[in-house]
Amino acid sequence: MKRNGRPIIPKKTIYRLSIYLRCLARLRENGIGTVSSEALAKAAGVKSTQLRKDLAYFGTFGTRGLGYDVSELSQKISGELGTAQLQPVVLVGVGHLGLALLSYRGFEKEGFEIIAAFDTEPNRKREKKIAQPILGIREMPAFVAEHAVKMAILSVPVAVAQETVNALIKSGVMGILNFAPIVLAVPEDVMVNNVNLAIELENLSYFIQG
Amino acid sequence: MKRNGRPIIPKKTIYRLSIYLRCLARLRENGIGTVSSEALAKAAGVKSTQLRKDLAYFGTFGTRGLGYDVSELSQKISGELGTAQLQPVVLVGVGHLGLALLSYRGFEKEGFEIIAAFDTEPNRKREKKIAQPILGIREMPAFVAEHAVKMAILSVPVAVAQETVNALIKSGVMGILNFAPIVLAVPEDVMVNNVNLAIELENLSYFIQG
DNA sequence: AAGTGTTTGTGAAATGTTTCACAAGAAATT
DNA sequence: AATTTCTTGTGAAACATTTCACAAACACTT
Ligand SMILES: NC(=O)c1ccc[n+]([C@@H]2O[C@H](COP(=O)([O-])OP(=O)(O)OC[C@H]3O[C@@H](n4cnc5c(N)ncnc54)[C@H](O)[C@@H]3O)[C@@H](O)[C@H]2O)c1
Ligand SMILES: NC(=O)c1ccc[n+]([C@@H]2O[C@H](COP(=O)([O-])OP(=O)(O)OC[C@H]3O[C@@H](n4cnc5c(N)ncnc54)[C@H](O)[C@@H]3O)[C@@H](O)[C@H]2O)c1
Repeated sequence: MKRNGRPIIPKKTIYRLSIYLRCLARLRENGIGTVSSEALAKAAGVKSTQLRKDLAYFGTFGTRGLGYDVSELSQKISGELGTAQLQPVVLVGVGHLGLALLSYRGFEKEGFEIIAAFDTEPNRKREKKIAQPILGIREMPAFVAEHAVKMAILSVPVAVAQETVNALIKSGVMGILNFAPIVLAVPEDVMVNNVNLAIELENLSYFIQG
Repeated sequence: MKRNGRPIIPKKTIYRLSIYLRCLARLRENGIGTVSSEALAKAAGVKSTQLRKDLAYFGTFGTRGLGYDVSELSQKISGELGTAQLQPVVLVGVGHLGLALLSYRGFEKEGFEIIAAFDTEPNRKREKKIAQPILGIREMPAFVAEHAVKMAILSVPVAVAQETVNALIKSGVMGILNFAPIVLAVPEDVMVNNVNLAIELENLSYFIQG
């Protein structure tokens, strides 16, 4: 199926590309140069036909009888996902959760950098020493515009989540990773990914009881 | 579609039930007694036909011309999801992230209680005062078995995630909420829900660039 | 250089999910 | 009591995703 030249790619395929990318990174660390769809699929926890179908949306870069070049495939997937170069991200709401995220050193490796955080109380004493600047929420619009930030992590209380997101969008943010347990209203061209831990637990609860 | 008496319910339907439940909770807080599929669907960010189809998997509890009774529907959904009574959960790995999760007071309201946490260094000085006991990882098997814990939150480093999950499963855990960015290998009857923030960001990255 | 074995890429089929269209049931109104 | 209005519940259709089955392409061996 196609629309304006490019095939329409299932959302789940995009998620799986990220998983493949991580599996490929491990292979590369172990000095492995080529991998078959069978082996990579197993590492990723999917069927090999699905992996091949997923990759086929973007072109053909395997070698029949041999498999895929690990480096080449990594690069290709990175390029498609838009993480080939480091993406600037801001975080809003430096509380319990925000602080944990800020002190996580794993994002850089994956192509993202939290370049600043914003809070209504930027100067409140916090337990941890953080590398990134914590600024007042009023400085957010100018900062986001100036640094052309397109993505934000939202870890503010539920009560202010919608207004905060409105402000972020107004400043030019197009993608939001939301931790507040609320359905945010956003324009069509803005994307929200929700991380709701209670829902994940509830989901587990359902499937383990049935 | 049916298998052994009960209809097969789409995975996504289960996720949406959780969302409906939260919207219903808000309605109840606002003293609203009945709600139409149209209104509830809007609050949940889905189409009303989808909401009705989702509910239809479990029976028929609406009143035509009127809508659904908020309390009754809440109870019914809670019952289906298995969160009608408080579920005990344990957390393994009390680091940056684990500590943030432990100090979060939102889970009880949603039907879950983290009753204990485990770490290789339970006595390390931590910044926050936590209500739950932090125990040595060696005490985990006995504790989990004794309290019939079926769900665990995993926030240990990647390097020890697989062995930790093996131990949890051995002790009787059936559902795991995993924060370590790795594909865990588990038996068929055990369920893993992964929360991978880098993948969520990557996903945003793809959709906002295209 | 020919033959053998392996693995990709891909239409077609199967399966799964969402949306449509509308009959049927209940409340509200006259 | 009859009529109108509203809203649910549900087969059928449309759409989306996964799996199957196998031809085509390449590597490796002899
Ligand atoms: N902590 C967790 O483990 C956890 C788990 C699931 C969901 N959540 C959700 O994540 C969000 C944050 O949780 P938390 O535990 O870190 O809460 P928190 O109260 O510790 O932190 C919230 C932070 O947001 C800041 N803030 C408040 N209003 C603001 C505004 N208008 N603009 C900018 N900053 C503002 C506060 O100063 C505070 O630092 C909440 O919506 C919560 O429901 C948290
Ligand atoms: N912090 C974040 O924001 C964040 C974001 C995304 C993913 N993650 C992932 O979550 C996990 C935890 O991250 P973190 O930042 O809290 O790490 P952390 O190093 O701060 O915490 C890990 C904790 O696990 C404990 N631990 C180590 N081995 C253990 C074992 N065998 N049994 C029990 N406990 C053990 C350590 O003592 C430590 O307290 C990691 O896998 C990380 O990749 C974290």
